[in-house]
Amino acid sequence: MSSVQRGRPRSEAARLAILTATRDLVIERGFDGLTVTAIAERAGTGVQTLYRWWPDKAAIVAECVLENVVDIDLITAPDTGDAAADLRVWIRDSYDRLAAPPASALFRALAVAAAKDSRVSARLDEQLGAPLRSALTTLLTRGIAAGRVRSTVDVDATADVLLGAMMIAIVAMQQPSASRAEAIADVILGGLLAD
Amino acid sequence: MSSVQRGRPRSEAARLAILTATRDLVIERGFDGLTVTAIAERAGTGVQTLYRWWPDKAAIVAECVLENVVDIDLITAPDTGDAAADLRVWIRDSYDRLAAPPASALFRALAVAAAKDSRVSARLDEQLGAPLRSALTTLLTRGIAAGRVRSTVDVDATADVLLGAMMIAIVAMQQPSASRAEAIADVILGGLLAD
Amino acid sequence: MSSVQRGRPRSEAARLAILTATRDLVIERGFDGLTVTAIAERAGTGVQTLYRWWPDKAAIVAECVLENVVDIDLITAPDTGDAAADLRVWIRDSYDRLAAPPASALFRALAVAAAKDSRVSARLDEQLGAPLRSALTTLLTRGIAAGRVRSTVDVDATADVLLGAMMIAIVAMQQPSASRAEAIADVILGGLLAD
Amino acid sequence: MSSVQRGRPRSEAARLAILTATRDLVIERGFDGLTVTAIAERAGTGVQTLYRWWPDKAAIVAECVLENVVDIDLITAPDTGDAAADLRVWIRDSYDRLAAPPASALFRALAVAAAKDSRVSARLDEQLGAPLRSALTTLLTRGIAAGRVRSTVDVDATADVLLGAMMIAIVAMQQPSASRAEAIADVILGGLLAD
DNA sequence: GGCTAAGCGAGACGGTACGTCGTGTCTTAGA
DNA sequence: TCTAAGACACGACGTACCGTCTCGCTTAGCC
Repeated sequence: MSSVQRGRPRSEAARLAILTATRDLVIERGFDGLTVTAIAERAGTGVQTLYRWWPDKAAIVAECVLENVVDIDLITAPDTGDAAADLRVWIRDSYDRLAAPPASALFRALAVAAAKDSRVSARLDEQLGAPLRSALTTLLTRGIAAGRVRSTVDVDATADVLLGAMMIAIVAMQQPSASRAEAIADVILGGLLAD
Repeated sequence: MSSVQRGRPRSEAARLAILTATRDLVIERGFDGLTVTAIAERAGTGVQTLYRWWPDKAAIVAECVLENVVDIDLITAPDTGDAAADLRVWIRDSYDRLAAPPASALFRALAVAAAKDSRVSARLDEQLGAPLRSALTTLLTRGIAAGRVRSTVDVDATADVLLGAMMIAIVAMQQPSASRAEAIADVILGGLLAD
Repeated sequence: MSSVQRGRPRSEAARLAILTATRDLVIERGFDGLTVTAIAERAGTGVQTLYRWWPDKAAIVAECVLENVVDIDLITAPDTGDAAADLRVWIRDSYDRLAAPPASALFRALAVAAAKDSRVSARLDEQLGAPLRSALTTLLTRGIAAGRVRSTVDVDATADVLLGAMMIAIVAMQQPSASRAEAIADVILGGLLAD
Repeated sequence: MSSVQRGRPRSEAARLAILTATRDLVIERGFDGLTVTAIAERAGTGVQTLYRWWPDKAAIVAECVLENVVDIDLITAPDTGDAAADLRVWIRDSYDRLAAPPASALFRALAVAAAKDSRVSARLDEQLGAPLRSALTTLLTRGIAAGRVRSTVDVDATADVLLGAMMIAIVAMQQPSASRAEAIADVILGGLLAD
């Protein structure tokens, strides 16, 4: 299918240097303080190398963040046998890891990029939203089978609520605390209504 | 204290034209496609008139959006006597009005502005977050009194969850549907766990 | 005819600073070592101000050189009564002043610009060639009337020969010497053929 | 002394293709519109092959032009017995062939290359200037011997005047005409002064 | 009516980032 | 060892936008 390899191959070193530089600069200065020239300088590459492989700054940030955040495979659901506890733990862990520094700074930049650029938005959904929904589906299915979770629950709506809670913490630059994580898990798990 | 009014008074017509032009342009092109020059041109004013009354572009967008979005006094909580129904209706309405076009486009721009300017962020919290929290507090207090809402509910966490759900819809540029609004209200009200 | 003056008027200071900076930089580094950014920096202006008033680097150099070179109104023909002597003096003077530093460096840059850009070439002809031809016409006409100059002489061809001799000295970066100026005047005045 | 020839031999086809492509592109687009990548593409070679055999773009242009222009052995002086006529014919011919298209475009590019690169400048003098001066010396010497040329004539000054006249035509992108060639020959041969 | 003060539309200004282009070097696979 | 292909570092280019400035003019209150 693929024709023979011709010409100098893409430099993996440059690719990594660019993503690393982007990560550091995003943490230091945020998405708007970020400059393609600054990325290239810190990465020790030319600007053109950035534009050869990514269409713009937003795409670099998207790739950088989604690689760094999602690599911490916090997405996989625990399975201790207690479906309700698994759910609570997973919600709390996801919240903690996404909403706490330094991931929060990266995620904040990604949110800005997504708000500006619908391609980033789509990619965010594919590479973060989808895995989260998938893990959540697993947990909810398991919980429903065990009779611990309401069978009428809507997975997508739940994922929105969960991701949204994180996003608010991240965008508002709240210091995430254990109690806030707990409270959010409480709300999502237990709802507002009395039994 | 304030000296007598001297010189030519501020043109209210210009002020309105600027805010209107900003709203239209934000909807057409988003925060990043927005240009101070374009605002001035469409409003039929000079650029300086913008900077005489607002510190920068973000502030104009903030004022424009918060006036347009919040003035639709969707914040006030309904009071039909049925606390649980009031809560559900209010959640659904808030979601619909903030997350659906054209408000979603305005709100998305505001989110970007807030992410890059902490003054906008503070103002967003004061003029949108606080009223929402306040209305939610009213509704929850009323619900707890009526025994329909769990007394252990955390208002701030709930507000985060609710606002976050909207934010996700806005940033992800989802087309919000009635069923999604309903599902989100379900999750927030009922939680995930079986009774 | 001209409508009322609107908006901030063009800054004459900036214009002069740009032309001065260009002149200095051309002398220092030549046409190719010249950078629009460097011009702007030394002039203390923004790059955009250059592009607002000139289409490109070549045009700036053209204006700068033609203002600096032609202002030295060496173009005016002397009139001592002795037409042949006037002609010789004028040829030698023109050669000396155009081919000697620092004018030679400016003129060399202009030659490069003209070779690259036909608009500069046209302008060079209008603003330097034409006045030279005009002065030469005066001198030749006077000389013919006095019976000192051949009546069949072609002014344009003579101007080409004269300007060309200068240009060669300039482009080849010859050190112009009095004897070379004299020799060239000899050739042009006396021709090659024996009487 | 020289070791045995090892490895793949230099491709003469590539060399010719490069020079041909350069010539065509110079005529089409001039020195500045010329791109090493474009040369390589049209020649069907890689860029590196250019840089393996020439130090830079200017050198390629120099070689290309000096091969194409000078090979047309217009330099050799005619010898019909009539020294004055020989001189006139040679001046006219030299002017025509150097200043008329397509040679003028090539020569114009060479002038630009020479202005930015002293090696090209030196090579231009060696490969074009020197032969011209040499031919001129022959003609003048012959003419002086025949009593047709003034014995006080300065060869270098004459060469400057002649080359300069061409240069002006080339740089000013004049359409050279037969009458202009004639007129220039007249000026150089006869001078301005009346007998 | 004249005077002073401030707002207004227009648009030039200094500055910064962008994304593109061209040069000359480099690193592949293959001849 | 040369070749075509093409990625690379570097750096100039010309454009876009921001927020400031300077014009002439307008609109008010006060003498």
